[in-house]
Amino acid sequence: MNPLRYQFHRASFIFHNHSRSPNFISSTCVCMISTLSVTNLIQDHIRNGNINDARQLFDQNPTCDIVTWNSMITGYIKNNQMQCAHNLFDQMPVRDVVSWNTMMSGLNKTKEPHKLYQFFLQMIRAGVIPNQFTFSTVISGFMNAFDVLVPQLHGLIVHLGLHSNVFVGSALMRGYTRLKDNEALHRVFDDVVVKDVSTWNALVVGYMELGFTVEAQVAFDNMPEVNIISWTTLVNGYIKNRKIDRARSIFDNMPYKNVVTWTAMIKGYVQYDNHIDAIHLFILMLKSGTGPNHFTYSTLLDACAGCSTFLLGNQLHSCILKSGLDREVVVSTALIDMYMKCGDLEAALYVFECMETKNTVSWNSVIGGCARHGLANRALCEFEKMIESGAKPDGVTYVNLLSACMHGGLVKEGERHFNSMGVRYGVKAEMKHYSCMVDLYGKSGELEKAEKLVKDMPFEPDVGVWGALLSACGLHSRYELANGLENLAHDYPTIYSMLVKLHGEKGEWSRAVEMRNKMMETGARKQKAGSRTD
DNA sequence: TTAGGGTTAG
Repeated sequence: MNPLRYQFHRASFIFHNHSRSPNFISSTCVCMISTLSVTNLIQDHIRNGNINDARQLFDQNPTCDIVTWNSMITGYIKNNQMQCAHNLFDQMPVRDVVSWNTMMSGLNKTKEPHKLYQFFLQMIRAGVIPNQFTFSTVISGFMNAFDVLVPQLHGLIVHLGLHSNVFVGSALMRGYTRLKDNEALHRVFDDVVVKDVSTWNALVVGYMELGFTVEAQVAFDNMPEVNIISWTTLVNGYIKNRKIDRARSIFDNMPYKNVVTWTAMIKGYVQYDNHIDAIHLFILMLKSGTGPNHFTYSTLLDACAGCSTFLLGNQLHSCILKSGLDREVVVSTALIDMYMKCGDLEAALYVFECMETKNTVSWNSVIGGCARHGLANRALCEFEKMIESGAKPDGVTYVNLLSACMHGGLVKEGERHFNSMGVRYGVKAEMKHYSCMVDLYGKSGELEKAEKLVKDMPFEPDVGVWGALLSACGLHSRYELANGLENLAHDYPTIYSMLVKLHGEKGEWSRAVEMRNKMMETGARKQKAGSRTD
């Protein structure tokens, strides 16, 4: 701690523990007035975004009170300087509930649920009583990582009498939605005494997420007031529940629309592979005078990738460059994916090279694109560069990498990466990774290794894994192994289809017909052909 | 001095 600041706090301590003479009180009043004006000045600097000026004033005034300390921390958080906020928090001689809440709101903003959890525990251990601000921040920050704590926090909230707070209520409703607890969702809604539009929106979101579209619509119809977020929530809810026509009908009849609403509806079409309607709607959006943002462009590029419309994708690229939105990592990544899927590898790699900041998803797009274009060694090379850049690989990186090895017949490389993914990077091998490895072994003729891997898998293989093994049997005429898989076909009727093909290839027509009949008995149908299976 | 809703890429 700054020595001057330390001396002030020591003096302050002595003052509070001794009898106060009139002169001392009078000088303290002057001190308080000046502290107040310094606090106001510091807060003004923060409001105006002058964090350095605020800090300078703060350092020059060792008499700053806890409100000023908290304001400085808020300033750093608003300025995205979490480390500075943390340093100041550590230096505080005394911390109150606001100090803790402010730090936790910063950790919520930077999406660090584990650190947030540690802060919350430390705060409780320090004997600080959480308030309504604490719970609304903590519940929101725990989302996804510690959903299981929601009912426990709810208990604490009721104990402290904070359950009727409108912010706490909204946070709890979202927590219970995550936990798929419809009853608790409604109970919390009822507990909020003075509901606002956000409370009602949280109810509509909750019902929609849980699949109760009728209840969501009733809630929407009963809302005392609706805003554009309520409308967008409703449209989005119907999209998530696969009621795209209903969503469109509401969308068309909305009293007002903005870029978020348009993007949500466009995304709805893309989500269900209706790329043409998505593009038509985008044109209507432009005609309406609403300008696209980076969310819209990413969605549209996904539509272009979905139906391989290189021309439109290329035109969108020009618009993106004009708007300066190419600096958005999501937009650039969507561009890479679009070019890769439209067959222009060069353009994809060029966009990638131009990117100032790359994240795991961007690297995955390039590695996956190279793999799909048959450039196995390039994919492996990009992976090495990814590691050198400090980006952390995830499950998708390894699916792409193993798939590159599979296309290139690189068994040794595939084995090396498969064996090191958990140890080196903490990426747990999932079904899709086993599926890739079985495919890799299978296509390379190493059926024994493929079979052993399937037997040693830590979970039950799915139809993808069995399918990979079976197709390898066909490729390398290993009929005895394929026949051994027949007993699995009852659970995975697709296997019958593969066995029909296999026996047909071998000329065993009676067995082929037998498999076909069994397939018909199970009601299995041949999958409709298509370039996308997701 | 501290808190909450709708749209994005692999």
